Parts: sequence; C-alpha cells; structure tokens
Amino acid sequence: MEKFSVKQLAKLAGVSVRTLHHYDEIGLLKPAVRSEAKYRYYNGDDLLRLQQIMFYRELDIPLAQIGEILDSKDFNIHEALLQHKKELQKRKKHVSELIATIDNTLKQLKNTKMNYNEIYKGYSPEQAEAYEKEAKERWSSDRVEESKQRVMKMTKSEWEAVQKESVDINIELAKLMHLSPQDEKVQTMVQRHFNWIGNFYTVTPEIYRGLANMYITDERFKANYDKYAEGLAEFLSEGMIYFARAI
Amino acid sequence: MEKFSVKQLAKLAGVSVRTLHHYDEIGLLKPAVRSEAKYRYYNGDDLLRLQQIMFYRELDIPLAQIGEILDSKDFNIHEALLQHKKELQKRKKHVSELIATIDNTLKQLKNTKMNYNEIYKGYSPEQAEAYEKEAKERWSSDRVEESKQRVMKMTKSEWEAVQKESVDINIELAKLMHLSPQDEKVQTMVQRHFNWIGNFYTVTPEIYRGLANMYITDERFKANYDKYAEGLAEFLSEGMIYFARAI
DNA sequence: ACTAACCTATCACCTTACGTGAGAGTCAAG
DNA sequence: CTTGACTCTCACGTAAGGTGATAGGTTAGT
Repeated sequence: MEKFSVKQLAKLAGVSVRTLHHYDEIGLLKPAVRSEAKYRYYNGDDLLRLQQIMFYRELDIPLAQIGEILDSKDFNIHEALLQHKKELQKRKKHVSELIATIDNTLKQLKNTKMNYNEIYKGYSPEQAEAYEKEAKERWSSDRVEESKQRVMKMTKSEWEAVQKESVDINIELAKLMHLSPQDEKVQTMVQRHFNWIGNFYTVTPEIYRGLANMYITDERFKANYDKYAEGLAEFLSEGMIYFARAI
Repeated sequence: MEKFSVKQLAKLAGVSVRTLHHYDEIGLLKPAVRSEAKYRYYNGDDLLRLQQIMFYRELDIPLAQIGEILDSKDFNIHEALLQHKKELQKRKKHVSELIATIDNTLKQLKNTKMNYNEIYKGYSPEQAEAYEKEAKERWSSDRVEESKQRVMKMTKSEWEAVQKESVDINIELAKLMHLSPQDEKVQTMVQRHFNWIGNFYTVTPEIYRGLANMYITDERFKANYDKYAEGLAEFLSEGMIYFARAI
C-alpha cells in the first residue's frame, strides 16, 4: 500500500502540514500509522478521505459537519447539501445587498455638485426630464429612473406638497433638537422624513442608514440641513439610524 | 451634553455591552469620560461614531480598517469603498460558484439514484428503495457497492453518455433480431454491451453468463429489454452466452 | 560511521469579533 | 442600610489554522 509522509500528502492535496496536524488533532483525518518516532504516515484511503474533506471544505461546510458527513454511512448528504445551498443563497443575497449599499453610497459621494435635496428642490415635473441626462451620469440609472417615474406621475399640487413637506420636516426637527434623537416626538418626524424619501425611491434599511451616513460625512448634505439649525444634520442622522433599526 | 452608560448606549445602537467593551479595548470607540469608579460614559459624538462604525461593520469591513477610515481625515473613503466592493463581488462570485457546485453534485446524486434504478432494475424511483434490498440478496453486495462507487465517480456528461450508449445498443440490437445471435454483426453489438457493463463493475465470463441468465429469468430485466422489441431479452441473452465463450 | 540538510514532533501563543461567566465593586431606590 | 440592577476587570472559548520555538528523526553524500 502507498505510504505518504505529512509533507508528501500535504503537497499532493495542496494543503499545509499544519492543516493535517489540525485534522489529526480534531480527529477528522487520522494517519493510517504512526511510526516509532510518532511520525504520521498516510495511505491511499487517507488520501481519498482527504479529497472528500476538501470537496466539502470548498463548500464552506464546517469541519465538524464534514466529519459527520463522512463518518455516518446513513447521513443524508442530499438533505445536507440542500440545506447548505439555502445558506449559501442567503449569503449571496446578503452580499448583493452590501454591494448595492456601497453603490448607493458611492453614487452619493460622487454627487458633489448637487445632493438629493438640491436636485429636486425648485424643479417642476416638466424640468425633471431635462435633469435626467445629467443625473444619470451621477446616479445609478435604475434609481434615477424610478425616481423620475414617480415624480412625473405627480400632479403639480402633489409636487408642491412634497416640496413643502421637506421644508416642514426640517423646521419641525429643528424645533425638537433639545430632545434626544431617540425621543418619540423626534422619531415621529423621522418617520415623516422616511416617508418623504419614499416619494422618490424604495428605501431599504441599508439605504436609509447609508443616507444617514451621508448626511454627516458629506458637506453638501450637512450644509443643507444646517441651514435650518446648526447640528441638524447630525441630529437627523442619529434619528435616522435609530429609526432604521425598526424598519 | 448627553451622557450614556454602556448599557444605554448599547441599547440605543442595538449592540451588546461586551461589544462596547471590546471597541474600547481595541481603541475603536473610547468613552468620552471615565468616572472615578472606571465607569464608561459616552456622549453624543460617541454615539455618532458608533453609528458610523456600525455602518461600515455592516459592509463586513474589519474593525481595524473601520478605525483607519474614521481616524484618518485624509483616508480615501471612495477608494476604500471601491476596493471593498471588489472584494464583495469576488465573494459573491465565489458563493455563486459554490452554489453551482452543489447544484451539480445534487443533480449527479439524483441522476445516479434514478438511473441506477431505471437501468439496473427498470423500476420507478419509488420502488427503488425496496428493490435495493432485494438486489443485494441476489447480487453480491460487493458488486452493488463497486457499481455504485463507479457511477458516483462519473461526471454528469460521462453518465449521460453511458445512458445514451445503453439506449443505442438496445435499439441497434432490436434491428438485428432477424439475424442469429451468433452473427458477427450481433456479436459486435454484444461487445458494446459487454463494454457498457464494464462501466459499472469488472466483468468476468462467469458474471457475464450469470447476467445473461438473469436477463431471461428475472422479469424485471426482461420487461426492460422487451420495451425495445418483443423477445429482445432472449435474443441478447443468447448473444451474451455465445460472446462469453471467447472472453 | 559521520555530518549536513532536511523532515517531523509537540507545545503554545496569535488571529476576528466578540460570548460567557466569575468575582468584586458601584449606584439609585426603598 | 440593604437590595437589586449595573458595572468593572480578568480570562477562557470559539474556527481553522499561521507562525515560531525547541528538540529529535531520517536520509544522502562522504
């Protein structure tokens, strides 16, 4: 029968010697024999088992579970793989959301000439179209398209109401700055702010948090809010993040 | 200025007290003041910083790097986010590949199971389980095991080729039934059948003869072959016995 | 048989981002 | 002044190994 030293097996399988030591320690892969001097010697079966271990390991399955899979003959591999696939799909979805959030943040960072509020402020629905070209270079076209669609669907009076709502929210918030951002009254206003943003595009908690972050990191946003009151940007930002927890 | 205890801040931000201790330890978020009794008290700025931390943390950015981002004024956030996005995209791609691998594996498991039943037994998947027991009594479990092992090692396309070969052989044989089983053309097809069986286990003349016998005595095999043409089972069986003389 | 070069063994601490107590001190309320 | 809630600082545990340190084993060439 074949006989491999730790290093040989490690090289064959493309893992480190330490890894083999580790697998021995946790009982996942014990060498076929141990020499007088405690040297580990593996045989062909061990190599085969190691290959299987690596297959499952590549799927990001914890070593403990790999051990169960390999050691119990009647382990339902099919079920285990299905289960693991679900987890991976969740992970993938999560990562996709993170990427979307970064995209959102990047777009807003890039947007140094105009921020969201400035863009729509004073623009009538008819002017929205003219703005579209310029905006598309700056924002994700999806978001802009969605935003534009929604604005275009508004009547003139609705649009005016939306504009006024923005101003109202900021004024009211400025009055509440003696309270904590987590205060119920403040949160009620943040809810209005959240709804207001909803006029333009679908807001997820991640996006809302990202927006909160922008309010304090981007001078443009900060300046806009601080027009109403010094520190309003920070105040609103805190309130938004607190609010986002409950969305 | 606001003053929060560890627990209060933890609750506000939705993290554990231990987390705040940890952030203090690693210097990521140090409380504004420490009381006589070493109690931590945070203020509004700390809350703001914590919210920033959580924003980046959600993006799966390591705490050490979050510290750099927040502490160095000239840190290029834009670049950092772009970089991190790339990493996330890699991660996403990797996860996608893992899912694909699992899908592939699942498909092979399924194919193997179904076709194993269909080809060996001509039985529906539902009856497969029951038949397996029966089969093991009739065949040596060694043979069944060997067969399974070989099938399990095939790739999907290999397996599909094997399936197609089976159908091809039977169709061709059915066309040759006007000849004698010892006819050269028939024997050529029997050779292919012999090779095909070799996909599953090592075939000796004795085993091949035994299989020939089984094709006409076991109704299951008989039914399977007679799907192609009435009497194909007997015809093939005769051809196999003749072929076995020369192995 | 001797030595250099290489291989292997067993500790044992380090990594991430905290969780989970243990034991002791502190604070606000009754 | 006690009770209960809160807080403090160790300090070990997690997963899957990385990275030495130190000591002993094997092998090839001489």
